[in-house]
Amino acid sequence: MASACYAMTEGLHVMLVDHDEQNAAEMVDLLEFYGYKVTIVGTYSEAVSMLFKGKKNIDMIIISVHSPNLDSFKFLAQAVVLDKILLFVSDEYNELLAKKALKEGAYLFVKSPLNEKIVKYLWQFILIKKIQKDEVRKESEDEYQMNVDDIDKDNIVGDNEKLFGEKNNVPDIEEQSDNIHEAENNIVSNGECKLRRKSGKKNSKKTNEGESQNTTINKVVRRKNCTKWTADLHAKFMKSLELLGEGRCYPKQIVEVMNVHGLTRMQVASHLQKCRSDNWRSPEERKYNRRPSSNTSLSDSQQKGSFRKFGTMPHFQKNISNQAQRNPELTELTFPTLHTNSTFVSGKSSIQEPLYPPQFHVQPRHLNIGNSFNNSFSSISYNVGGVIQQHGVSFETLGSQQLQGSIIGSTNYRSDLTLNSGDRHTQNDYNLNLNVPHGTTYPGNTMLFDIEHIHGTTYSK
DNA sequence: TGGCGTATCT
DNA sequence: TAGATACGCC
Repeated sequence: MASACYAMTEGLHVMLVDHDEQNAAEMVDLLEFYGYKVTIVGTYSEAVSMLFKGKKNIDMIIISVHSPNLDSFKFLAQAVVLDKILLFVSDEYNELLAKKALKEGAYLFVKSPLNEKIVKYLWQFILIKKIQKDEVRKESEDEYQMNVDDIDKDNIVGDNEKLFGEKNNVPDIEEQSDNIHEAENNIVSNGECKLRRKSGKKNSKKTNEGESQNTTINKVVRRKNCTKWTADLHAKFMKSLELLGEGRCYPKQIVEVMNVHGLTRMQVASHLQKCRSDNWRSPEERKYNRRPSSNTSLSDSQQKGSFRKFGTMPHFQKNISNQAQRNPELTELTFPTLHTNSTFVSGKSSIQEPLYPPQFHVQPRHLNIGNSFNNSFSSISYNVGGVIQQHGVSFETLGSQQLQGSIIGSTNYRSDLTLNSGDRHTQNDYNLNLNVPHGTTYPGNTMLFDIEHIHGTTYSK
């Protein structure tokens, strides 16, 4: 019986994406039987919309695919970018498909119908992720505290109560986190923006006159450390725009999709403004290639005066073509070329050569610990992905301890653990590959698939 | 009230 | 010029 697990699944929210109502109903029954709260969504667009709105706190997404196609993998990529645990359940099974799904960031690829023996233990993925997030948060808070201590030591700003306005009084964790990442490579403090004395002209608008006399003279606004929009960071920004799509490029969404620790909505909004007003060139590119004096590269919003376009994104190829038509001179400008390794190479651009080719590569398992700026789209991550092939070898000879030992003992990132490497084509066989990052440990030292139970459990309560 | 885009500041 | 902040609008 599975009763021991119900406490763990209680309150966990699963989004089931399946356009087949009957199939979805069966899966919902199964999931609810094991205590998961389920939201059924019929289409990818609906699912994406729901995820981006963020009104429901989804712990896990199960995408039920009846004929895997580009859309399903596109949705997978979006879910991964939003840092969701995603299970790929497919009518069709083959190793290539499974590998592709895992490579794109799925945690598990299984052949439908979803097996209750797997459902029973899905909560473990969620728990692992939660623990890792808590660790990251704790780490950030610790570093934040260290920063606060440093500020106090330096006596730079003195008593916050006296010097700061209400809003700036106690910076929240997010606002402080740029300090946290000062040491990180992608966001770099240039040291010039740390403290600024505000002119007070505008600031006095929101204070009464008596206050303004004092505050405009004495108020030192602690200006945030400048965020350096490096090529990598900008590339990530552009990828996010690409994923979000036209009309959905709002700063808040971008921040979420970028998933860069410490990066704030305001910073993204500011960058977005710059990009919109500077033809979507990367900061690096702007540096090496000044904008021509003509106003041909003004953004739409600038050209159209007060007309506000919300959530707009660049039209890569189209953008150039249109502008080139308007002003052939632009075709001689240099544009950055985005490569899959997220580095920019300047080169001559032509009409045929797109500005920021809209190719994106979403690295799987992007819950970052440590240097998130460097690794958000690189390989350091802390999820567990796996393949359970339902035509493999039987589990029963391997106990959980053996599995546990293998996982903990794994020292290579994404080392594959294959259980029972015998004949994988006999009925009722399973092959479990777990992708485990270097040095990861799991709660209670276990990432537990209770294999005996999986093998032996019947679907009953 | 929060989030957006734009204007302005440093 | 880049990035942060102010501000009005929705």
